[in-house]
Amino acid sequence: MATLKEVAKAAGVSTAVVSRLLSGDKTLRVGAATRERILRIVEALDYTPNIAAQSLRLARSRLIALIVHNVSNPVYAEIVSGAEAAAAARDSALLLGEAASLETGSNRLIDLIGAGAIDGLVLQGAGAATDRALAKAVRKRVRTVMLQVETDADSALISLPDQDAAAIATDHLLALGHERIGCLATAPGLRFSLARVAGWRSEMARHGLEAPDSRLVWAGSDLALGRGGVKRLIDQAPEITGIVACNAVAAIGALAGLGDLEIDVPGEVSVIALHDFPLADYVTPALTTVRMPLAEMGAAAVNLICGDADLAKHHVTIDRPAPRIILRRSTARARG
Amino acid sequence: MATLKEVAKAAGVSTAVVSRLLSGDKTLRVGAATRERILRIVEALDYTPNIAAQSLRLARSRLIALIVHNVSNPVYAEIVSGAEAAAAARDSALLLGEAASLETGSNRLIDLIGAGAIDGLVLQGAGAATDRALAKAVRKRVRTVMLQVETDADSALISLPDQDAAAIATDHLLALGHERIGCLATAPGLRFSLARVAGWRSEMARHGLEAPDSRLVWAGSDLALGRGGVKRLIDQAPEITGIVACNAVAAIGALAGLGDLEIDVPGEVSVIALHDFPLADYVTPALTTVRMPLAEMGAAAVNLICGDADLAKHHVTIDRPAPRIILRRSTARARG
DNA sequence: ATGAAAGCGCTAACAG
DNA sequence: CTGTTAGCGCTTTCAT
Repeated sequence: MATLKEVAKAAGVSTAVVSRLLSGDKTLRVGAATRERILRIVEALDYTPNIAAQSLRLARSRLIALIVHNVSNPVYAEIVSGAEAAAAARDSALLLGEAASLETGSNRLIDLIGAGAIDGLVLQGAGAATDRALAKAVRKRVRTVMLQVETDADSALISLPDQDAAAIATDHLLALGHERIGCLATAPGLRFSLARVAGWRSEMARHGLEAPDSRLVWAGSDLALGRGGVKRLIDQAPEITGIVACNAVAAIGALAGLGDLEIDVPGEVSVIALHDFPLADYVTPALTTVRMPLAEMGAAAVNLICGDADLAKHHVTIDRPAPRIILRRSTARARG
Repeated sequence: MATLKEVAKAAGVSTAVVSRLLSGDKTLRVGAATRERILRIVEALDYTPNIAAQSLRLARSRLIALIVHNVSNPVYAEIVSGAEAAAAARDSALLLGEAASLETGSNRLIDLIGAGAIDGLVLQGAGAATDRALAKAVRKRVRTVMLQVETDADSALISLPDQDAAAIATDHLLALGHERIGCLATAPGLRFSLARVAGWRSEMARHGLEAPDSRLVWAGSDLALGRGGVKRLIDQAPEITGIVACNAVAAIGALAGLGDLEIDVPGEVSVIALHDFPLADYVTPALTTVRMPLAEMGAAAVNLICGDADLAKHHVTIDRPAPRIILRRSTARARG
């Protein structure tokens, strides 16, 4: 592996010239012949700067860490995808961590964070791994942005238009003539969960309709929780004819749960969900959703880190593109 | 950010002692009092070694890069998940790259590879980004392992028991009394695609049945290709009563394609697919699959890199756990 | 039982 | 126009 020194020697110049030439230093004045020669040698020796030395010197690594709950969840995968693309566009690389594997013992990624070896950290909120990473990051003043769940730290918070999206979903059901609408919520206590429920509640209220607690169930964001949750919901509120599901993966679980109960969708109950992903079009009935800018959220997080905005108390909502309904088959006009 | 030097000064010892103490050097003999004092200071100053300096010195980074086509594909997501977990267990961190974002121009991840700044590289085969990464890796002698598709480089190849799995799938259909069985294959020309088709062919042959080219369609690994592919297949071979789909995502597309054609599954045609993921249980009809060790493949790749086996011409097949049928509703006994 | 010092490869300030 | 030099923070050998 060729070093700067070797290149310099071979070209008969000093390392400084080569370094500045290669990094495109404007103030460097070098003869065309010398420049040519150096470049040729760089090529011939297949020289590439040593990254460790470079980041040691520059005190930055162009490495960004992203910690998510679980890549296999299609909703989270889309966030990862957006973040990765943005990182690439910003000429940074993405370190990926999944919550589960970070919980235990020593971990290189957590160490990197703790050592301030990364330029920024993006955390999908809530969870022990997250907290641990966050604690380390805060101590080392690593630029951190939280997705969807705030903390008391100096980190930025990026959220989705949760309340709007839930209102849009509710409104869709309302427009179809439904009046008794339940809400299958995500995990209790989290900012985005509350916002979505608030969207449902306020839209119901705006139409002078009830949104009692009996028509609300806190579930989660996976298939099993959706399946179980919807059964509790139907049990508590058998009168409902429409459901706003706060997470599309859970909604697919809910479709199955309703199937278990022999309730026809959308014949007896309409279901609309927040978030969208390709497979939502391939379940039966195809799931009507409200698409939210997930990839954009991942990208925005990375861009925020790469920018130089002060992250403390910085709170952005990603509203472009705006949430929009993807009309499919799981919602229908209310009967009678 | 505290440095070694600061810790050493505060403890009134040299940096060497602190360094060796912290890295658990067995040959170091320190007085218990000194040791205590140093440790306390490390704690108080919240010292963590500078990673860049460390990797500069040690010439290794405990960073492993993984390049996949697309994290949003649930099959690939599972590979990523397995790799991430293994990396964490090996105290390494995972750099994730998606093919699409690596195609264009300069890219940090590709640079890191080209600079030999990572300890290893795992590549999901076939694609321009892959080739570029590979070329760089080869030049810098980065330990590389290919997933599913071989190259002529000095990299290891990890594959799945593709042929077996396809044979198991075919056999399942055969056992249900199907005799005219088609194959919806993945992208043409790739090792694993060929192996799966070979599994179908050989199992048919073993039972003295035909597997003509008219009953084979090369499609791909996503929803749209599966949907389109199955229509071509039915068009070419309307007589088939069973389909071995070489990829479960494509198979879900195929289910939709068969729906478009108003062909009942499994009433008229049974479908069994290779690979499994949670949502396969939630489509209609729930997809019968042959599960393959995807996460294990990702993990094996990372473990291979972390180990010290010679990777040249190293070819392993991940056969634990062995492929096994997940029986659901998309396959049924042949009529008559 | 502990310290001094040489580098790892690079960049940037300064000096010609 | 180009070279010298002083570190960045760490590990490790060799002295003491």
